[in-house]
Amino acid sequence: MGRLPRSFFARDTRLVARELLGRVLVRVLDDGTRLSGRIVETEAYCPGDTAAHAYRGQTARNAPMFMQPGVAYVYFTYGMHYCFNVVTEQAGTPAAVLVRALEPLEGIDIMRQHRSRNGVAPADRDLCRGPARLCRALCIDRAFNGYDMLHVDSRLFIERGHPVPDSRTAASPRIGVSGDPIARTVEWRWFVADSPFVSR
DNA sequence: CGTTGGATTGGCT
DNA sequence: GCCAATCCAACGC
Repeated sequence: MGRLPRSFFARDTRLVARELLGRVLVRVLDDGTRLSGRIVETEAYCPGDTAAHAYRGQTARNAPMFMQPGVAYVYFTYGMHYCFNVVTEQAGTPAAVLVRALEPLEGIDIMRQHRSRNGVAPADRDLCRGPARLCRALCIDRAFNGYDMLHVDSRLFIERGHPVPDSRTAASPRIGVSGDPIARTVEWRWFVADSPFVSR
C-alpha cells in the first residue's frame, strides 16, 4: 500500500493527528523484515503550545520539530525511553504529532522479542500500547531523530491504511502533560474509541 | 558548572 | 496507587 505524501503532514497539526488514526507505521529492519502497526492513538503538539518541547524556541534537542513535514522527531526521556513523533506544518513552524499506540500488524514475533523482559513477552495488546513501548517494539531510537520518512529508501514511514471515521474516534486531554492549565485540559489526544490497543 | 525534572514504564505495596 | 530507574538538555547562577 502507498505511503502518505509529504503534503499530508504539511497541514494543521490537530488535523494531521486526527487523520493519522488508522494509518500504518512501518519499520523495515536491516534484514528487510517489516514491522508494522495500525495507529490507534495520537497527540498534537502545536506552535505556541506550552506543553511542546519547542515552546521556548529552537534548541539542539527540539531542532527536528522545525524541519520539513514528514521528518521523524525521536526524543529520549526518563533516562531510558524513546518517543516517536512525525513533524507537521511548514518547515520553520515547530509542530509534531506524538504517536502513542499501535495495533500490531506485521512482525509480531519480532516485536515480542524486542519487548521481552527476562525472556517473558507481554500480551500482544501491550506490545505497542504506549509511546515508549512502541518505540522499543519497532526498534525506533535516536538513529531516526531528524530522519526524513519520505526518503525513497526510508526504513521508517507511514502508509495510507484505512482512515477511521469520526463515529469511531474519540478525543481527550493529553496524557502526562503538566503545568499550564490550558495545555493540560485542551483535547488534543485522539484515539480509536473501541480499540483495546489504546494506552492508559 | 550544578541542579532539575521530564510528551514513561514496570515492579512492588 | 506509588515510586525508582537512569540520562541529559535546559536553565539558573
